[in-house]
Formats: sequence, structure tokens, C-alpha cells
Amino acid sequence: MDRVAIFNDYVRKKGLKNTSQRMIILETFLNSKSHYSTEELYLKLRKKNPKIGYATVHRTLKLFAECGIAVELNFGDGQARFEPVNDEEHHDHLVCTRCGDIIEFEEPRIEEIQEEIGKRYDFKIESHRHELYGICAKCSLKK
Amino acid sequence: MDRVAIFNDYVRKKGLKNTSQRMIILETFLNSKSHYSTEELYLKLRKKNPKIGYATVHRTLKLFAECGIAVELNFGDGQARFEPVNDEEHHDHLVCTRCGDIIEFEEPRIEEIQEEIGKRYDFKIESHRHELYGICAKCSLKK
DNA sequence: AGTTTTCTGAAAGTCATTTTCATTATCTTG
DNA sequence: CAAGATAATGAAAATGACTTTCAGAAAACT
Repeated sequence: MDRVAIFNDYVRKKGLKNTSQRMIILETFLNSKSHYSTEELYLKLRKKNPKIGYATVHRTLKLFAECGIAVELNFGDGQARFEPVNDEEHHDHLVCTRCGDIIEFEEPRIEEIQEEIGKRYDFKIESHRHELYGICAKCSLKK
Repeated sequence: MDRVAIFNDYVRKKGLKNTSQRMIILETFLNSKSHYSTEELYLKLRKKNPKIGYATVHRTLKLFAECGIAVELNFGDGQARFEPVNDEEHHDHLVCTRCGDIIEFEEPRIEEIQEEIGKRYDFKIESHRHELYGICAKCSLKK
């Protein structure tokens, strides 16, 4: 089931309504390089749809997170970012503290060890965040 | 060098002043179970020292982080938390999403893999955050 | 002790986010 | 399809954590 279908299902089940704004936001959100903050997505949407309000964008992003087609990320810059979720793959992030660039990485071994840690503490892991902060290759060169 | 000495050194080097408030805050901060938010530490300090202001507590916690005797953590509840740093050991956190309890874990294998990932992307890692969210043993029992 | 400089606490200001509320749009039912 | 019920929207106000301001207080230097 693709993410649009998941969202529509969620909306139906919850008795919510399917509005044009939500569709526009969903489409733009899914068809873009990820890691949008509310502000960024709002500004982007605004260009083509000047009538969409900031609050709606924010509410809709929260809704995406709620129904599982997005995750909320926070890289310590003081604003939440949202990333479309892809069921097949899970990744974490390298965050460049100089240019703000975000690189995704996958590491199944870490996922395994996490499971192990959960068992060790009798802790039911539901989600995690794992971010590595530092200087990316480009910035290292630039000096 | 213990953390009080590190702090005093830092203050001296930077031309800052050594005030009674800072000493009180430092002592309370170090001698407590960790993971205080500014608010929590402020309320605790207030009981014995009604004259200490919120801003001072917050500024001082930031100062601790700056001089390396504390780290700032963020568990997604909208407020920063500070934890005293212990040079010898490094740990990450399990955060119970039901009761807010925080359990520390150490896992050298993950630290190693992180190094490896840094090399893979030619990325100079300076810090990281790794948190596992879920339900702790106690809360699982409570139903 | 006097001077300079940093600190402090209270209050005001920021900034992202959230809520409110009057209006509008969607959905369901008749 | 129209009417009524209900949720959604956008603008503005509110919130809450954090940050800054500023006048008086405290520390460090001379």
C-alpha cells in the first residue's frame, strides 16, 4: 500500500475529511527531497498555493507522522523536520554541523544490537533516533 | 581533574567570575540523579535558595555544557535536559514514552560501528545521539 | 577601598509551535 | 441534489521554552 493510500485510509478510519489542501501538501511532501521543516514546506507550497496557511501545513505534517507516513526528526537546530517514511528501508542520519547537510545511512548491525539492548533491559523498543554529528567531506575540504 | 576543578579552570581562563550561585548550582547538579531540565533544577534549587532565578540556572547549565562537564540532551518532550559528564564512560539512553523514565546503556560495539560509518562517508564525527524509545519493564507490567 | 567588569534576577522579548474562532468545505443523510 | 452535521482552514492570538535586556549587586583587579 503506498503512502497516499495509507493516508487516505487513516483519514477515512478517523472520520476526518479529505481536503484539497491535504492532498496538495501530501503530494509536495512526498515528491521532494526530504527533511522539510514546517517553515520550509510552507514557503515552498506558498509559491503555487498562496492560500495555504502555516497552521494547516503544520497540522498536516503532524497528521502524516500520526498515520505513519512521515517521521518527525529533530537535529538540534530548534525546528522539527519531517521525512517521508519508506516501509522497506530504515535509515539514520549524519548531520553536518557546519553546512547543515544531512546524509542518510543504513546499518543493520546497529538495528540488531538495539534489539539486543531492548531485551537486556526488558524494554519494548518502539522507535529510536540515532544521529551522528560532525563535519561532512565537503566542509572538511573547504577548510 | 574532577568536574568542579574543570569548571573553575574554565571560569578562570575565560575571565568569568566565580559566584555563589554558580557553586550552588554546580553542586546540586553534580550530586543528583541526572537528566534535569532547567525548569526541574530551578524548582529544586528554589526550595533551599529562593533567590536563584530561572535565567541564572539556565545560563549556568549552558555554561556547564560549554566547558564540557555536562551534555545537553533532548528527548523530544520539548525541553532540553542536562546530564553531568563522566570522562571515563560514555552511554546512551532508553527513554520510556509512558513514564518518562530514562535508563542508560553502554554499547561499545555501536561506538565502533559509528566510527566505521564516519569513515564510509568521509565524515568527521564529533558527537552523536542515540536514543531508544519505548515501554520500560515497569510500565509493561502495569498494563 | 576604589574601579572595573561580570553576574544576577525580574521582566520583556524571541521564536517555533499550538490553539482559538469565525468562516468555509466536505461528507452524510434525507 | 439539498440540508444539516461536522471537520478543516487561515489569521491571529496564545503558549511555552528559551534568551536577552537592564539596573542594581557582587567579584576581581589595582
